[in-house]
Amino acid sequence: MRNSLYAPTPEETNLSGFKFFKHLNDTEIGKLNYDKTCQLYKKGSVIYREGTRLTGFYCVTRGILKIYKTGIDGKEQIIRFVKGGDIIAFRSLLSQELACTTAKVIDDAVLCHIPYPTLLFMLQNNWKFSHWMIQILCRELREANDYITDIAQKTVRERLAEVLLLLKDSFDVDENNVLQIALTREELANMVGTATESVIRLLSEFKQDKLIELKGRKIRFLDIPTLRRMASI
Amino acid sequence: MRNSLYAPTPEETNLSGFKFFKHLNDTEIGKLNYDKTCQLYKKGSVIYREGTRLTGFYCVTRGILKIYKTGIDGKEQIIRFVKGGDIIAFRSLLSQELACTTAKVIDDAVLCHIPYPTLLFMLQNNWKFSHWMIQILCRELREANDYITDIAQKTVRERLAEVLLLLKDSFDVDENNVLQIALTREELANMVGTATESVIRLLSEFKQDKLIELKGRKIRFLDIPTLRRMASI
DNA sequence: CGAACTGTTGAGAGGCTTCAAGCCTAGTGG
DNA sequence: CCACTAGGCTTGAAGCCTCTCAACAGTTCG
Repeated sequence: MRNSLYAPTPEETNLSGFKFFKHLNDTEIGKLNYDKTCQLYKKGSVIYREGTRLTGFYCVTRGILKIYKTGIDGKEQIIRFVKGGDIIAFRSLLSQELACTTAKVIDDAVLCHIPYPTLLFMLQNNWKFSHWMIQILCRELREANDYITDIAQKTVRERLAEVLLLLKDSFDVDENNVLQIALTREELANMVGTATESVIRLLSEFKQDKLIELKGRKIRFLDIPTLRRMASI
Repeated sequence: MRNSLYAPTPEETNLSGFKFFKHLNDTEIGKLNYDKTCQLYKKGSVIYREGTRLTGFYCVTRGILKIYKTGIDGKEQIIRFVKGGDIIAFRSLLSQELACTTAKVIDDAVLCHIPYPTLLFMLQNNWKFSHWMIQILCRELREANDYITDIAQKTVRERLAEVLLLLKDSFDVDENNVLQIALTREELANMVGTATESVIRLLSEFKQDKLIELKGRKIRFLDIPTLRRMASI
């Protein structure tokens, strides 16, 4: 279900704002722009699928995607959500393994594809970029390790509280403290690693305890300190 | 409880067998040997502790260590076990963060400390090494992601079966199929992310089901296919 | 030998999952 | 414009898995 609609406007495909590229010089940025291919993808589109070979990585300039693995009997485990400014697929690309996750659009998105050779060229010729890449990988590795400890030791309640706060940090809230990403209960469950019904029950508990307010998929934070304590972070 | 006993013999501190250094030339290996500091550490020694700043990374030439994080109320979550030929501490070092894990010796070990500047020098001047580093990090990141899916979706029984097989792959078995690493029940539990009692009960179940044989801390594999099926891998 | 640690077993409690049924909401087609 | 349908959401009940607590046996080591 790959859905390309139109070639996005230049403003939508500007890569200069990406922290990821902060160590590239003008020539290199030029090459990047020359080699990139940008497209708009509608909600539901799959950018790449678990088990396939990648030809490059993607810069997300707009929209929201979920990155997930398919576990036992097809249950999806969401690894993370990505938004404009994020980079995806470089991990499997660099280790030259098959993709170990699937990336699916959940809010119409614009993505720029950068071919593998271009990335390799930058890494090989720009030590600062290469060093930056290493640092990014190391940081992600720490986050993954942190998450392992969390998920192994915390209860579902604690993990849900943590996930809500994590989403708040990544996607921010509006002036009324309403979380700026709308997920289904199932997606929340797949992130926490639990059953949909459990998420529903816990969310209503949080609501009764005046920690959050619910209106459909909109979540409004009422008492962040208590949530933070509950998540034990 | 840092325990240095004696300067180990040259054979014990030979780094040329490390896959990690396979892309270094003779000059670079020479520098490595010049800059390294090797020591023997007794069981129980802590190489580095969570939250401290690292001055370099370590090559393990002999022995076994556990790498763990301290979670809620002091419960340790074992991230992995390392043995001769493995490298530790480079993740936090490269991201220039404080150590996020603790490394403790569980079988007398010889470790060589390589200062940070030496690593940085190699990375900066040897693209092949730097690229190799990136690939290692990417692979570890995939493993971490895999583990997250596992731990989030599998039951304790499945995870224990998986951990046993994982240990078998890392530490091998002798001619009688006896696992060549002896862990306490608590360490197994801290790896699986469960209570010690649960591990004990499940191990006896495995024993009753003729999947393994137990003699103290020695574990002998009897039926690996069934274990594998049980771990759903 | 005693202390400290490790391993084992039982009982009870509680968290979480699963199954089942029904409600709500949004989108579709007549 | 409205009924209909599908998918998401909610709630209840039952039961299992796992944890915790507690008591005790076995082991190791000074």
